[in-house]
Amino acid sequence: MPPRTALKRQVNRLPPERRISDIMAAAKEVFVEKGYNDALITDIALRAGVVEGSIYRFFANKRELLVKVVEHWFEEMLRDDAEQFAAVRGSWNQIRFIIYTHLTSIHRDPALSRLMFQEIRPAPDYRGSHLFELNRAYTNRLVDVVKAGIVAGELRPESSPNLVRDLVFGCIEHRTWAFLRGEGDFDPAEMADAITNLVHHGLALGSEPASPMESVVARLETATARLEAAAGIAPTKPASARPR
Amino acid sequence: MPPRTALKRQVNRLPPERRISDIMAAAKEVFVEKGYNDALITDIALRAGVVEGSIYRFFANKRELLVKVVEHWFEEMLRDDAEQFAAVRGSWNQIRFIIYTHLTSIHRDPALSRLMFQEIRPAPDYRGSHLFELNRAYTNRLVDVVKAGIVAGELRPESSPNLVRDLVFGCIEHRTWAFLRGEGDFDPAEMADAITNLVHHGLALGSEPASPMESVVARLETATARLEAAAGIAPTKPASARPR
DNA sequence: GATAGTGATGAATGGTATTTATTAGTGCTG
DNA sequence: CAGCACTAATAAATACCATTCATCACTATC
Repeated sequence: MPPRTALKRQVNRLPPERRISDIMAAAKEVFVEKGYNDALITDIALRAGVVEGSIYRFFANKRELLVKVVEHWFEEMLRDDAEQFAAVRGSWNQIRFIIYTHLTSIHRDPALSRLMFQEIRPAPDYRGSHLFELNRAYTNRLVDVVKAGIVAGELRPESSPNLVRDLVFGCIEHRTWAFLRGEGDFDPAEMADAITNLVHHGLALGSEPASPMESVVARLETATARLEAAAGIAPTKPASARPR
Repeated sequence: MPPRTALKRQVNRLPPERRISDIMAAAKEVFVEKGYNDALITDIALRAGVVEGSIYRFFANKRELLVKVVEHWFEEMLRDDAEQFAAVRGSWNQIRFIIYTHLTSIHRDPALSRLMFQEIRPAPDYRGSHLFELNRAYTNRLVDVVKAGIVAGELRPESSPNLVRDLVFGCIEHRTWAFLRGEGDFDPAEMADAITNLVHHGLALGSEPASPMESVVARLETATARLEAAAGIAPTKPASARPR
């Protein structure tokens, strides 16, 4: 006589929102632990307390599940960052803040960052996806800062804000790949300072090394005009080559 | 009576090098057309004129085949670049050359570049692989240029050569992702100029777009001294502030 | 307390990398 | 040059998963 529980299948009904959030929580765990390819639907189902088939009631396929998980994480992150950012003043500080918070996200959630970089962004339908829009909003803060900095006369007007965006986010990614592969660690604050300084020096209109030169020029141009007039001589011809 | 050819299986023996290069050529084609995941061993075998099982005689698995294909491409590329690079002089030109050739490779072989960025580099065993060494050699040329530039007094001594490397290669990748996804096109020469200028301004102690300035200064300093002496007047005092 | 509607199940399906048992050339040896 | 051993090459078998589907069990409604 076989036990009834073995014959009768257990069914556990729950409101859809709950089911969805259970599945997403389980999926997040598994994706983080195993990466996209090695994550098994079976495993996700097990942890969510459902059976494989049930996942397909809420998500079209494994990839959509991944996208939803990453979207959720990203939205949360954006919410947290946005309010703090509003308080920061000055282009250097704002750039530094954006770099720092981005580095902090990567440092806190390396696996999710990786999924974003490796699985989501390269997909052919990425442009046109919600995550693309979210990410655009995220990175556009930097573009806006640069534009504002140019208008305010703090940053070089020739610098392309979009290129600066790629410079900053690309640099961050490139520099954190080793960490994302699980090799070693990094200090977000320290790295943020280094990157900000390097980038900012490429942007600064009147800071460190350019400004002394400019004031020298201003002084010399004035003096020359004054003296050439006073002496009544012809203007000095351009220097043929930089001496050295 | 069944025809004998249908019963007897065809076997075509070839020297191993030939087989290997046939398989690698076929694999390259398929990986480029379909990407890693959608590339089928069956398809590769078909195009190479062998049967699936034969591929496993020469390559441990699909991933090793991918790695070998990308390695081959990368080595070829390195050989081509190296000789040209040796002829370039001056840090701005050298940086520009490195950026330009890298952009050109991406522009010429987007699919292979993508495989490198998306499939190879994120792998946990990447560090320690031959491709890692090749890539290090490739990017180290930039590091060396920056170091040399600092020693020669052309570049700011505070700038970290390694950070500059990440800035440059990261920027290039970030900016070319849309192209790698098949969206639109870009002009390597134009982009190389833009990136080089942006980066170099963050590095330049006193060259390129700064260089006109330097020659002006040289001319003015000379003229001033000459004129002030001739006119017998006191040296002009430093400009108080930049007019604007 | 029957019944329609639907959430949930778990077994089946299909596709694909990888393994393996078998076969067909090839070159060596006596 | 016939037999033999060796190995390249084959094709079928295996294993592993995402995805689908026929069926079942709960719930609300009458």
